[in-house]
Amino acid sequence: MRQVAALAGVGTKTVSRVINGEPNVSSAMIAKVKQAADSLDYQPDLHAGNLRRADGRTKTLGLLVGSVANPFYGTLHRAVEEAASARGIAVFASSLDDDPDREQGLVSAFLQRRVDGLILTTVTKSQAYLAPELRRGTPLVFIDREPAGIEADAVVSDNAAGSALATRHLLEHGHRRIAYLGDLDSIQTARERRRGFLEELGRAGVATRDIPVVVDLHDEVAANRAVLALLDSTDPPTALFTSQNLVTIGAITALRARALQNRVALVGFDDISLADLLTPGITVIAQNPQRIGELAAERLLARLDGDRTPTHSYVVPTELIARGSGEIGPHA
Amino acid sequence: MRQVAALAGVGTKTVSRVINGEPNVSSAMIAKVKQAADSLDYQPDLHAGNLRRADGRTKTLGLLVGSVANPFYGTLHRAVEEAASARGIAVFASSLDDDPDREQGLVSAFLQRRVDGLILTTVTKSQAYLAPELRRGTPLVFIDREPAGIEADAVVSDNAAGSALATRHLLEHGHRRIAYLGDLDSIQTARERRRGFLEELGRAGVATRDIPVVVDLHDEVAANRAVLALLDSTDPPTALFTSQNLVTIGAITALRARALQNRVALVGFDDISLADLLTPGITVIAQNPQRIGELAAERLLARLDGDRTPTHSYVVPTELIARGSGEIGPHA
DNA sequence: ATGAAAGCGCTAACAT
DNA sequence: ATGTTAGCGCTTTCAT
Repeated sequence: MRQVAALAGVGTKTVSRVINGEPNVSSAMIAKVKQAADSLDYQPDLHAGNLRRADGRTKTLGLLVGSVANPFYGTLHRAVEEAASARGIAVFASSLDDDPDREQGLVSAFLQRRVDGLILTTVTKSQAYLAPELRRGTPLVFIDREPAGIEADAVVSDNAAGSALATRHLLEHGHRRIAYLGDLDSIQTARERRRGFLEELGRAGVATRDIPVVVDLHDEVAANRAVLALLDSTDPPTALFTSQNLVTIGAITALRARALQNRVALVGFDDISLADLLTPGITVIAQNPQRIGELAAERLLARLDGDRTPTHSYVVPTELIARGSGEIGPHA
Repeated sequence: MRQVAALAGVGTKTVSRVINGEPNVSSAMIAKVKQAADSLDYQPDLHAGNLRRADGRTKTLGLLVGSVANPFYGTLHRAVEEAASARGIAVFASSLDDDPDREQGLVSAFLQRRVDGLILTTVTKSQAYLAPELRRGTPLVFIDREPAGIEADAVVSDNAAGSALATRHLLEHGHRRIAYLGDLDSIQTARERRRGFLEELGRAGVATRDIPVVVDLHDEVAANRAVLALLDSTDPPTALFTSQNLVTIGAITALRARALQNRVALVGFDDISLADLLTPGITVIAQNPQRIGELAAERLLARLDGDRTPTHSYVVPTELIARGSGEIGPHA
């Protein structure tokens, strides 16, 4: 900046004014400074400025998700980016991989880079460690799972209601013997989905005692194995409800292995790509990652703009998409 | 930092030494400072330090891709993140959306945040605008497409060879009338893929004159329409080669609309998820986004470590995955 | 082994 | 409308 000032023959503050588009600069000055800046390929240092600037904003925000390679989070990331870039805010994105230590390390790494705010899913038991930062005024918006040990905004899917919807759908198609296949019970959203399933059965007056409920399925292979065991049992279910993407895929391959894909109904939580091109098409409870990202970004930006209303958990509705597999009857 | 120093009753430089783990500090001092830092929830400001620090590294890098919502780039992003986080480097990620202005804006935004380096796909005609930055010592690694108007490292897929491979595969299964369905001809990789296709036909002595070559298909709908037109023509192709994901999907829906999915062969460039669960399974030329990300990060880090060897374009091989659709014969 | 002073690139506050 | 001085939070250099 000093070089630009020297070349243009002006004071550094004038350069600063031109760069930041502040008022009260003559157009001759503006032209002179801009030309000098261009010829030196000058790039202002945002962080140096923020050191002294009143609001201290870095125009940067951190996003912590399960994995940036997961299309669900990719879509969410995109929505956040969209809202952020409209305000000149850049986005750091990192993957947690269900590792609580990694979560803390990444949060710390972002804070050291002075992000203006954080949008994060969380895998730690408690997020109380974030309380000091929250008090300091850094806005936090939790996504996917609600925070524990701390009060902050959250944007989550309607897990229990979505599961209930899926369950009702299968009940309405005549099923009574519906198996539940769930993810790790240590995951809050997984428990919510199971709760929605069981409560809906209760409302319908179906005894849950004999209902097969398998949990702690975290990958395709485990899901495949669990479904095969169910199908091969003496009293196999007439319908399956799978609580997560990979479990759904494992179920599909298991059904096909027994040539039952057109005889046993299947509804999966979370949409899978090309589900409509499979035979049968896979009926799912679709989440809305784009909306989650949008809302989270909107809340974060509002907080940055001074919104001091009480924290709130926003629930984004899920949607049942019927494609065939969920509409198979019990006597097919 | 001053507060920490005051609370611990030491000089600021001692705090700095403790925080950065520099040698020559007594363990009593270390304990005292750490405790003071903890009790104040002190987070060092990385950027303030970098202002004066000799190497001026922000431990931050920028990644520019087509869209973070695209699973291909999600996987690539993940690989970059993996390599970066191992060295304490955070990653900015942004989406270009084929918008050259956006590219320049994002590059500038990253540079103002003083990223240590940039990994980027590019949609501008020339990247000469990056030359000053490159001279300044900021390492640049181009991915997906090679740079123009500037000399820098690049990591790309073997587009032409992959296309040739697909073409040979179809030729070997007896096809002579193979239609090519390509993306926008303004995209370098799209042209490369078409070149590979035509050259392989040439090598096989197949006259390309009567081969249907449709380009500028950028989405599923356009691809669907183009394939339907081909199938309905007087001399329909016995095989299709689609040069991109969305085009492949458009082709699948078109084949199904005419109930020809088991009679007309199909090979797609770029893998699509669940391709193996479709009927028939979709044969593809799979790229290796993980390897591209890994290599790009590796090169960038090497440059940061002082590697001054001449720039090079690394070519990541593609792979044919046979799943059924590409093995249909011409007389099915 | 520890600390004081200067300065990184910039903006705030106050001149002029 | 423009320039000057101080200082943001840190690291460097140089003393002690």
